[in-house]
Amino acid sequence: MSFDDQLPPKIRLLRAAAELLANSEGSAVSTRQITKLAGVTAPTLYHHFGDKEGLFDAVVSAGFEEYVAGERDFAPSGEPLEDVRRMWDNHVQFGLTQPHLYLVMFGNIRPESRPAIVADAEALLEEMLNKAAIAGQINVPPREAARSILAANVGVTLMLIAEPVEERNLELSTMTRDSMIFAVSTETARGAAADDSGKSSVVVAAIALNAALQASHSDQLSSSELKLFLEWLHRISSSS
Amino acid sequence: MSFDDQLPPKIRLLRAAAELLANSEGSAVSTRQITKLAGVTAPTLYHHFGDKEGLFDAVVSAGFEEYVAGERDFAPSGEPLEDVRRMWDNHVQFGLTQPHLYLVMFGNIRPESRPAIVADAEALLEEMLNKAAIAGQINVPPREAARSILAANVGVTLMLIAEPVEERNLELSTMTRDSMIFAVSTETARGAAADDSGKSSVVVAAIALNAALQASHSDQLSSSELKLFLEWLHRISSSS
DNA sequence: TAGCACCTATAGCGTTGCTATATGAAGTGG
DNA sequence: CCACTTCATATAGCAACGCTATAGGTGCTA
Repeated sequence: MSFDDQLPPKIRLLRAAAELLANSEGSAVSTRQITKLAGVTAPTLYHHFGDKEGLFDAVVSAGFEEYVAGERDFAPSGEPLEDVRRMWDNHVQFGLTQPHLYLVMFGNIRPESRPAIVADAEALLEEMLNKAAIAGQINVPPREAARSILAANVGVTLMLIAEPVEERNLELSTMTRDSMIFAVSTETARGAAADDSGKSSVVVAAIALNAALQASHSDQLSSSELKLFLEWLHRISSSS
Repeated sequence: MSFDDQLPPKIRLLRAAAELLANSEGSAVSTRQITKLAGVTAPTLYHHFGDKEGLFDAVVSAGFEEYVAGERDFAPSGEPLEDVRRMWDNHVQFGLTQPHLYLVMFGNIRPESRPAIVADAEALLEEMLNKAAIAGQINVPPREAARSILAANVGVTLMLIAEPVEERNLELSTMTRDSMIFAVSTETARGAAADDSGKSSVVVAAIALNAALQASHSDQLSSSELKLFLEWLHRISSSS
């Protein structure tokens, strides 16, 4: 019944919930199962976690630490987009090795209530994409790119989880991954910024933007705005 | 209470379930609600549909007809990939206008049991992509392309459903859609992009500069200047 | 020792999906 | 016309669910 009588109930609840979530094959996990395995009664659960979802969120946070650790642990390769690729793979891997945990984290969709985890995963991706943006490697704002890539990543992972194990084809993942990354990347040498992507900085980007703006009159700013904008740009680009 | 006393109970149950699914805002739909609205008692439901999921499946079959009708109805434009684009949009639209029905169809993920609907939707997409393949417009086998695109499509739709209505940004959809379609297509849209490479490089440079500025707090501009500068930058970088 | 905050248990509420059993209606063969 | 089966619906209730009002126990500080 109760396992680990030494530990405080809060932790026993967390472990029991995690264990049941990991081992439950398909069927749902009830609070009674959890409290019984933890050797605790119902009110204890609600005292510590508010409600069932609160407990699951807490379990997920722990699982998410693991997930994030996987996302962060590998040393940055210096190639941000390569790192994004690895984050994608890590995401899928996490979903396939811990499908039930993953489903609680990402699969528990209801209208107008998105899992707290999604925002975190999005932030992680955005952070990495920001590096790519600084290096002039993407042609979309990092936030939008992150949202888009994450949506596809989740979609692929859910698809793979839903498939029978023997039919799972990871090529679905790699293909979709590369499609998404390629689509937001400047990889195929489009602009000046992409040329000196290696040594990018505020200055390089400013110079590139300066050149690009003067080459093609953007109609996003009025002429007076543009004048001031260019002056600031000049100030920034001549700062080194 | 009971609505439509004339019709046979089986149909009343279907209609009641469909109506409740469509109107229930967030919360789950219980068999008691359904049977009450249908003016029928519980055993009737189980006699006709086996269990709750059987009833939902039946409702979904009907909803799916509607969905498929939407997918098929527009005349082929002669541009298969354009049709794929419309199928994507139709898919998202269906998900957003009937979120609960959609969640029953696509969101009810459990390990190794995929909703029957997914296979049908995949087949529909594949059919269209096959036309594109015949026209030499894609560089990936239609089946794999369909799976990949559908996964992203579902992921995006689930993301959008999970977001608060006022925050929903359909650009997430169009962006992901175009990324996926472009990635499988042989169309050299990148070359086409090079035509207005001036604007395009402005956007790239602006995105890079934006990211770089926020990463390294440049002291070349005062905070008020920087604020305005960033706003202009945003305006430029979010111009299509 | 008194008081207080924190933690846990007893017991039970209301709701859920589902069913054992019985009743009514409709057709069929003698 | 009457049994007899078959189908469809209702009565009543079970076990499990998430959750909670209330109270008792525990350890700390005054």
